[in-house]
Amino acid sequence: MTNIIDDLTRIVSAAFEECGYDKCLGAVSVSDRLDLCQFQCNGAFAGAKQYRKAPFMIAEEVVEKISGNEIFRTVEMVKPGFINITLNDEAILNKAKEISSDINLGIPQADKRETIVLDYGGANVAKPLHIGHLRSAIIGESLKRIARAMGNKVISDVHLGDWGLQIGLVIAELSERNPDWVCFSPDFDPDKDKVNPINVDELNEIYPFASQKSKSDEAFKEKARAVTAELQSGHKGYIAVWKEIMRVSVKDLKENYGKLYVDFDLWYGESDADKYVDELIDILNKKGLMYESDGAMVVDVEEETDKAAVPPVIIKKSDNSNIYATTDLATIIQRQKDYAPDRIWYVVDKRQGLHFTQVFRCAKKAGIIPENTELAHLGIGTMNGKDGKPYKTRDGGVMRLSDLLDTVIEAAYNKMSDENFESDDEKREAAQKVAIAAVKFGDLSNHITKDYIFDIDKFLSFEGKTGTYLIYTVTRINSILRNLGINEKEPLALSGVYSDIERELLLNIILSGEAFKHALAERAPSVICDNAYRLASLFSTFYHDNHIMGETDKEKQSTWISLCILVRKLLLKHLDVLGIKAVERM
RNA sequence: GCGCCAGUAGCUCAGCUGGAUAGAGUGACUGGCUACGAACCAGUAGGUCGGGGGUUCGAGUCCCUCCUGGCGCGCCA
Repeated sequence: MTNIIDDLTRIVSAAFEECGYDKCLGAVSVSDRLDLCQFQCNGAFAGAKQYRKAPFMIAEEVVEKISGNEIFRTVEMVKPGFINITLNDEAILNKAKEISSDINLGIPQADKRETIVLDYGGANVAKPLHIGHLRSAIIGESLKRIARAMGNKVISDVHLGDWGLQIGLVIAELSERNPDWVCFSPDFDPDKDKVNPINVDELNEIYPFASQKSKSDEAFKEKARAVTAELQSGHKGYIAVWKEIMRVSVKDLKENYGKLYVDFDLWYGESDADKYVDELIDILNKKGLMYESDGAMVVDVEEETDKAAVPPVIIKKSDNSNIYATTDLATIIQRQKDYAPDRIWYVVDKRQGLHFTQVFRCAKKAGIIPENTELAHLGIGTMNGKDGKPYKTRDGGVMRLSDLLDTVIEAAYNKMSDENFESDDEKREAAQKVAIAAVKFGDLSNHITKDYIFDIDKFLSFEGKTGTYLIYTVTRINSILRNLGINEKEPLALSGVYSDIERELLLNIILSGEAFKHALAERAPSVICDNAYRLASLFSTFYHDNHIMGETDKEKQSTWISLCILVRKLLLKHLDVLGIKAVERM
């Protein structure tokens, strides 16, 4: 199906053309003066410059051409040259009906199905998820769902940090704590010897400890570097303990991501790209791009238009071990071979911008990815505390993601009353979903690139523009449908528009597809959040003003019920792409 | 030092390629539960859009400049 903005743009563009003007002037947008009209076209202003004619004259000509169209209630020129359009109710209702019977609920589908690789894990092995991981996880998950909802093929990859210095730090520390472990013995044999099991809690504690230690203990830092280099060159004992770390850590990570309804198609890590490193080096050498500098092997990526110096990418460190640029480049080779994607998106902290600039340039220069494949770093902002600095717990540490979730779940549980539920299990489950909704919406409603203030009290209040509000709106609709014994599969009967608020609500419904379009183009889940909130908010007003169950006019009542069903479906769709689950009651 | 990003209501933030009266949430104040769920709804107050220039019929939006803050700038990720 077509969306209303496109329909209107087509009509107005044709009119511009008929009048002898550039049809591109006919772009129609939602009115920003809803008191005057529903839609507007400002093309006459641009046309005025182009054709040296007063804008109101152009607008008048265009209005003349389209005013006969029966879908308009009014089309008028307003000085100095606005074209104001208002649809008649029938046209709005027809569009709403189309949406209700469309399998995609009016969400525009891509003309060309694209393959997008989405890299949004950023989790490190041996490092528990903390609230710093929250953003990339849920933003990436949402972008994945938005792109899929619009008909694209998306492959998500957690891309674990499992091959760099951080893992060397962990192994080095383990070897100091457990020198007697068989895997640290020189005659370790992976076929015969069994690795000592590692406990997940110890693992989660050991990385911060080792990381801290390396800052003050130069010898230890050296050791960690050496371990990293040896691991990467295939040291049997280190590989064995690394595998054990991976096993324990990945299980823990899957559980934690699962709590957020975040899942990945691929659980690859930097280590999986290792087998492409030789190929990478080979290509770089053949093209003569790589040279030695201060003991490291580097590739220049400067461009003439650079305003500031862009340092070369380091491919091999001076100890011959790999750095994250190496694995990122090798991963691009891997992704190109496996999927030949149209786009690769990295949902990663924006502070890594320079790194990605270097990697992307190097990838294009080396030709490991086609020129027209988009490589984009969707840099995300930092979560700050109320003091404007990166969020810390009261004791100065980082807050574990699971602790945050538990706190919010507990608060949600306490807020709900028992009589709404059939069992405590149901209540527990609902509390979980409400909490996730609160946390996710709280994050996703912010612009992805912006730093934002993390305020736990805001999550716990469950009031205002929140995920809770959206779910709550759904439960109110559920309640009506339940009380009336309505099967939501019943065909909709939208017979008329009985109040202004319904008209506004219907307009928002038929414009929701635009929000999806915008959200994907801007890679901005916050656009979906805004639209969902507006939808819920308009429904709440409608709900408050009209008593659906008590309505005696049957035609009116069934229209309202249909509206409830449609809003519910659409809200659920919005929630779905945000990665939020609704509940039957709360 | 160089570069990037930001500065909009008390607070947290929207504002699409420049367009008609700059919007939400929250906080403050006021009103609304003997009607479908008040985690809600309605209303009031609150803004020289960091300062100053400029381009334009028109600037929160574009250009210049200054101020303030954040971040980045070769062997961490």
